[in-house]
Amino acid sequence: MAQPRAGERILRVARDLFYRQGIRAIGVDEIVRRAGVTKPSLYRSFPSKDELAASYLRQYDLEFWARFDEAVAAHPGDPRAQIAAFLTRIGKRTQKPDYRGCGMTNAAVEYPEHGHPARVVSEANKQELRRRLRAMAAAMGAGDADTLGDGLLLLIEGAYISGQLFGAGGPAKSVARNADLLIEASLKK
Amino acid sequence: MAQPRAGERILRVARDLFYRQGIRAIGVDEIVRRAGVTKPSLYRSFPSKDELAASYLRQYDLEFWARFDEAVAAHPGDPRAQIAAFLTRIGKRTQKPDYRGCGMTNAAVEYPEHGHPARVVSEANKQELRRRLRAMAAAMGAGDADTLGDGLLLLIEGAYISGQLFGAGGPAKSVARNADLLIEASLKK
DNA sequence: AGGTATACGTACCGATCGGTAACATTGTCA
DNA sequence: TGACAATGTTACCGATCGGTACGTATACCT
Repeated sequence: MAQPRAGERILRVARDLFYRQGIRAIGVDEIVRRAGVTKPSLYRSFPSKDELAASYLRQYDLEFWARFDEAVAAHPGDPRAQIAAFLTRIGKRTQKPDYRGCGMTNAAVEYPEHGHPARVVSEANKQELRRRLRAMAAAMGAGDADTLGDGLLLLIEGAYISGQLFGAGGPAKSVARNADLLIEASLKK
Repeated sequence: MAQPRAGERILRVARDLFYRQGIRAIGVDEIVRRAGVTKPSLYRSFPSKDELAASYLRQYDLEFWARFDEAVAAHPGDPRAQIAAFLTRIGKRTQKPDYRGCGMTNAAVEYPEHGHPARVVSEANKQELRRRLRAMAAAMGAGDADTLGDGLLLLIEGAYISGQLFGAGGPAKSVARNADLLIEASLKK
């Protein structure tokens, strides 16, 4: 095969379709059709559609932390600037025309059932994000670091959702500004 | 019929199933089965499943504003206390074991397609919520009322999502506290 | 060249999807 | 009683769902 391996093509196409239209909205037939492969190829690389969705999210997880760590690395030792950099970027992304929020968050909404493969990946990602935000809040010297960390998480999740609800010009564009105000207020006390 | 009208029973069951498990996850067969009616009855009361979903959300919209206005009415002329009351209640609800967030928000995530009947209702609700939050922020005398109103919306949406992602003990329980900090910071300048 | 393992395609499975046609039954009210 | 509207019943539609049995082609190694 000159083409990349079937499994990789499938994951690439699935990632795109799942993110843009939702996991439940996309059938395996459409995935294999757009990937130019056949269904048995999908089921040789992935044990089920649910596991394919989980694989999509695991890849999403990697890319998410790459973006996060990029913002962190840009401002060594300055957690407040790290947060600002990360949120500024999120704020910009939410203003793009076909922004669809966070694949992790969306998957958790689509699969409320506890223990679903996709949801497991999503929950783990969010738990880790919460942990890191709280740690950064503590590093900033916040009086109540856990509350500030959680507040930042709420703003971030709100930006993900509002971004896809309101489109360009929506409330998500102010996420960095609001986060900064919240940080300022939390450091003062 | 001794029972309430078929259409009402269907809507009641659909509302429960759609909210808890998601709209795409529930088939019309399950709705009519749980409602103790038959499929033709559903399609005599509702032109399609999508319209049934929209009806569910229109009812949700009514109940949402009832809760909102209740918090408003409890503190006449004091928008800051109104917000606090509303958010305190949201924060409590998110800590309940099988909390599933906001039906409006979830529907918008499930149906990204622009113009879908369910999404239309959801978007209208969120636009109005944004309008009112900004108005309340202005009434508080915030320097940048639109930014504060949007910040409150981000916190609220974040609470809806985090509530169903993290369950009890999650970040959503701090939504009222963080909103108050944000308001405080926004009034100072 | 031949063997072998791996990858792929054709064709199909039963179940469920949203939705409907045709007709029987019921309660209400004139 | 008779007409009407609402609900019930049964059976069905084509399309799509996730998933698989089974035969074929290709690449590599000896």
